[in-house]
Amino acid sequence: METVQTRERLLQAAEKLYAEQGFEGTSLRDLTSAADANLAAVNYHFGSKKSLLMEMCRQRIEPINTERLERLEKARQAVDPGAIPLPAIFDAFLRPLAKHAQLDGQPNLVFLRVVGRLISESDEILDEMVSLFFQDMARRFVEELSRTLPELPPEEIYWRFHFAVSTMLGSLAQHHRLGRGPCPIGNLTDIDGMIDRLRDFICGGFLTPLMPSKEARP
Amino acid sequence: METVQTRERLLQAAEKLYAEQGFEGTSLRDLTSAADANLAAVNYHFGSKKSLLMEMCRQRIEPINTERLERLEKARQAVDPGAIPLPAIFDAFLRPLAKHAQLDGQPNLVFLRVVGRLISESDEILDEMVSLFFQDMARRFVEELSRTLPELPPEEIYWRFHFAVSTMLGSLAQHHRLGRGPCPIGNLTDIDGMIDRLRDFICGGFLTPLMPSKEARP
DNA sequence: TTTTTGGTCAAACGTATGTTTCATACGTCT
DNA sequence: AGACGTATGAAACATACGTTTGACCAAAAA
Repeated sequence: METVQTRERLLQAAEKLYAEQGFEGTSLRDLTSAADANLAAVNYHFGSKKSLLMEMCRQRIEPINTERLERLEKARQAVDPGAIPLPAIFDAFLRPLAKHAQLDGQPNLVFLRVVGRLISESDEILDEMVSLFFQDMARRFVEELSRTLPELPPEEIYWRFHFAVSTMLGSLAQHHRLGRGPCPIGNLTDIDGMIDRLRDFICGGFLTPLMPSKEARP
Repeated sequence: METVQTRERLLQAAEKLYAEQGFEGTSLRDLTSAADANLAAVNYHFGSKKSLLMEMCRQRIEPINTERLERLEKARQAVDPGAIPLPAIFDAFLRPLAKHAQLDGQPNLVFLRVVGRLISESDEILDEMVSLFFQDMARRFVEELSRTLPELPPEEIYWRFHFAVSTMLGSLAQHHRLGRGPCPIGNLTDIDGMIDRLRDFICGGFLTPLMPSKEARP
């Protein structure tokens, strides 16, 4: 049996620990212990702690984004030059998360938590990630959303897409908290079921009627 | 002119800096410099860095929660023993954020960002906050949601409330990012306008039809 | 065999952190 | 005036952090 390379073990440990404790909350000493590696290994293989994070995210996000765009393209061709149904757009956006949210072949949300965590840590890092991994793909989705909902002004599309992304990230980051407290939720590992619910919620939000909204504010 | 007490200056500086840099990203030296106070002042007045955070959040959150419950109670009495309209429930939940999101009398989202940031920092702290400031109030809202949407199974109510809270926190935490990138959004300081949009989006999500959802998954 | 290369290791470096200490000043009460 | 509780000040403390160093080792290249 081949021994897993140190580099790979570091990536795996990083994913697990960043999900549990956040980026800044995980020290290189924690990380290298968990990976059965020497403290210097991170800087040797990746150059810095931050580069390890970026590489780990890149390996996860790029396949997800590729599949997102493939699904969106397929949906486009199925209706061209018409409009893609809203649920299909968000299915393309959300479903790849489920497919790639795995650890050791098992459904696992740890990576999604990493992303959720990054939302509030170092703006500097997140800015870099947004422009590297998110911006171009998001533009394509906004384009299709505008075509599907031509009666919505662009600014309204942006707002709702912002809400949709926030819902996705926020609920994924807090998913582990769902079972606790007064809210018994059944199967937390049924990721596809969760994606179904998430997609339906977001579609509902997107289809909410455009209100004058000014007069009825209590 | 009265000199503001050190304790108050620390609370104000904490709110500002935690919003900008997060809790763990703000050192006591940053904080006490910004507050024109001695390094030892935080531990003298609050006991620890964490206690300062808790006290700052308490001062902000408690008035918000009080007003939330007042508004919900008023809405209840207006329809008793009927069901409160969904938008009124979420207006009670969201509108107080706008009223109390102020700094120096000006509309300001910094505190909301603090909460958003805490989502992904130290689980330990957030657990404490949830049970101190959130759990009881959330239960009341879930109760009214169930009464307004009796056809939705409880588990579905929990899921959607989870999504709703995630949308609120996620979009507030990332609000400052809205103007950037390819999505020009107009007035970022119109907090009431944002709350309107947020409420409408969440109501739309909550009212989404209950799907069998199993067969149509691509 | 000798040299080189890629990788691991223990140890140290420099810095930053939250917290504590102790001396000092200021006000209030006896 | 003197004693006392409250607050501030400069400095030190004890860790913890990311990073760097230089020795060591094994296998491939010369």
